[in-house]
Amino acid sequence: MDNLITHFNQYLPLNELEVEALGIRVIEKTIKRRQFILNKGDTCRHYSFVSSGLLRKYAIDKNGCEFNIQFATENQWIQDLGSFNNNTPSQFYIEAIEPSILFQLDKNSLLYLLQNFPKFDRNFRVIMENKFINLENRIFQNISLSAEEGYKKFLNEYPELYNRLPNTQIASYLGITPEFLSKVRRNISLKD
Amino acid sequence: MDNLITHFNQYLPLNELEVEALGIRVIEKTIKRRQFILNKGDTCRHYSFVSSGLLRKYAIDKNGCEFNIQFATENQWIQDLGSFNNNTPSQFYIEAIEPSILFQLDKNSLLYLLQNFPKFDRNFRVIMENKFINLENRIFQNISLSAEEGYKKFLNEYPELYNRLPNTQIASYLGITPEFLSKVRRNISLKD
DNA sequence: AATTTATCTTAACTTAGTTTAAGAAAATTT
DNA sequence: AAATTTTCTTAAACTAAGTTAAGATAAATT
Repeated sequence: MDNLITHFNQYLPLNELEVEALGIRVIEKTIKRRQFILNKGDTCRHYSFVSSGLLRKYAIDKNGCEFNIQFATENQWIQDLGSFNNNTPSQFYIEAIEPSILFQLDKNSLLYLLQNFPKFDRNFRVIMENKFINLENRIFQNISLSAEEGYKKFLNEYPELYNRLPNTQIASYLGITPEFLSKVRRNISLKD
Repeated sequence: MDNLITHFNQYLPLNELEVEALGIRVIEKTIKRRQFILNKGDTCRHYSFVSSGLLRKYAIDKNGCEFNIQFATENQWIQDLGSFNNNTPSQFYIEAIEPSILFQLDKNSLLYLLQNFPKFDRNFRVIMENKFINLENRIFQNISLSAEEGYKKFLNEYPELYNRLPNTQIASYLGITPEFLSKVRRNISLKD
């Protein structure tokens, strides 16, 4: 559970009491490649912190095409917050791309921590703010950049993901077809 | 300041102490149409709560095109969170589309409230979460929907904005040109 | 009320991205 | 190691969206 503690310590560091309260509530979960921790239609019951591995959250549009909303690697949180908060059926799937180890908090545990230790409110607020800032940048990039520019930016921003993801997953994150990404990549390589 | 109080009361209601602490720190600001409360390159110094009116946050890409990142109407917050939190130059502009009345909190005031009343951590956490959920949906729509579908969805989700915004602002939010939006609108009206 | 400025539409043309299909290369599973 | 499945590439035909330019409408300012 070390990297979860370290993660929180980046913000307002936890004291012993808080570490203990967290430790007895967190559940470690090992999942295999291709395993789903959330299916469309189900209610999201856990916050999941990725200790190791790689997952993706995606949705399927009315034509059956998948679109990646988020990748989560080491030390990142992944969940469907809307579904979790409102107990509503999720529109998303969350699937492991690599075998992964998660630390999960269910709703009761999270509420307990939030209600008894204000520091968790603080820390999750700041964590959320950072995720929000990233998403706003992504929106801007998405509406303003061409496919080629967006792909280059992705490689620049997430170089470690390039080796871990098939291009088809990157295409789905950018909102373009794999065939067109192939064309884009060919174009880029011709330029050099 | 009533609607700011009401806004917070939707989450964890404020007690008298908290209302007072908030009240003496909030600054009311009246701004005219076309007035900017944030310019690119400046550091964002305030959280702004829209009491009345309408503002937009936008960025300009390398070709000089504007892209709307957010509209904020009555009872919504608007700021550049990245710039505010990290004291870094903003990449965004925030401009009033209608004459507006804002309630602003500067950094010291906000920090005071957060440090002395944990409820503000809680409330801003939940406010942030809701904004995050909306943004994730917007990302999904943006990468999965055609311009026509996106425009219809926008009208459905924000019917009150339709009468208050020129189409060119909606186009900029959707990430399409005003000319193409015109074409889309004509297409829609021909179908009925 | 008159003037200026911003917005909306149309059309012809160009470009970016999609679709379909098929084969090659790589990675996973057996 | 062989078989299967997934991923990647290419190409031709197509469609969605952008560009440029110009005139029409509407809204804001003086």
